[in-house]
Amino acid sequence: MDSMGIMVRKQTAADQALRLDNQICFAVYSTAHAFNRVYKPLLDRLGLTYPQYLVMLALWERDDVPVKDLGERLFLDSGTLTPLLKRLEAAELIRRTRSTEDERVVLIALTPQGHALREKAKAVPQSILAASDCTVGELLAMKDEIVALRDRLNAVLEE
Amino acid sequence: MDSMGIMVRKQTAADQALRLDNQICFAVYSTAHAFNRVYKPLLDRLGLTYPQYLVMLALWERDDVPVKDLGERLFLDSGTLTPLLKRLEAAELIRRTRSTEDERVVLIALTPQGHALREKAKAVPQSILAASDCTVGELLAMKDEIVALRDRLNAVLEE
DNA sequence: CTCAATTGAATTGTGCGCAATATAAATTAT
DNA sequence: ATAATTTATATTGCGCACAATTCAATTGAG
Repeated sequence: MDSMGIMVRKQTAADQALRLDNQICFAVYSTAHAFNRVYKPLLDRLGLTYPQYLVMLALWERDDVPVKDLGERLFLDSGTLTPLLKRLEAAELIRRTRSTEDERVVLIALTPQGHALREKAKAVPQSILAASDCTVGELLAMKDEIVALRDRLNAVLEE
Repeated sequence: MDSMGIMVRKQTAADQALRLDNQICFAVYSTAHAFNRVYKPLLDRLGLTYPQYLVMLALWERDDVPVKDLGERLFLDSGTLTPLLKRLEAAELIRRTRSTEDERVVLIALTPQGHALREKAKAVPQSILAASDCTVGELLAMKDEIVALRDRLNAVLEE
């Protein structure tokens, strides 16, 4: 009966690992969607989707950068960024220009409207903080843990 | 000069809030993508995408359930689930049948192949644990924090 | 200098994710 | 019993995400 007892415990451990509620990946996945839904009404007022908002955040920190640079900062590739950037260009928030030094490079620069939108965006983090119902300190601590996890996962992907 | 000094500090706080590196939402967003990329090669062997894997996890816990039930457990709506479930049906992992009691309801049940896939899936959480380079305890603690955050965000959405 | 290899962006195709709408079945209110 | 409302699923359309491919520009090896 001992061997059977052991088998039962082993099976239980494997079963537990496959439970949705025990998966940190599902926790992260479903939280990302929850954030997206909380952001939506706020970003609608800015005329941005959530990924577009991330691109704008990156550009407000540093613009006049190649698509590649943006992709590295956001962990996105050209297949995602090219059409997204074309939509931001159509909205006249950015300009896309070929670099003269290296014709392969497309430089992304903010337009005056793109810069101006930053003022309206300043209200957003405050609203999110309120929705999260956490202190800034708690959120920053969690953020650091999650980023550390992300970086370890990304490290595995680079072999 | 005092009023100016205060203004500068206020601006700095708002600027900090808009920095990509300070946004927990971006941490969660980019970690979700990192998970997706780590899962991809593992799930390719099972013939599943990551969202399909989540659906299978849910069904392995309890099947013969309405689409609605699945949607509530995964925080997804019919617009996402209907086509995804049709693909799982085409792969013969599930069956979709109208309930006889309530014709509006579509019940999702696992096929024998769908049940069988669970055995192959048991290796997955182990690989993810290794990639995350954390102890089980650390991951579970983080998971609980993230889930708590998700639930607070979702609570705001229900007013 | 030349040609192969590499690089940066764009394109194509598939699969989410969700808002908005549609439709049919069930519930309720009168 | 009939009409109005609600519920469960499906459909359409748009915008990511990403793998795979293409193409032009640049770099590098001989």
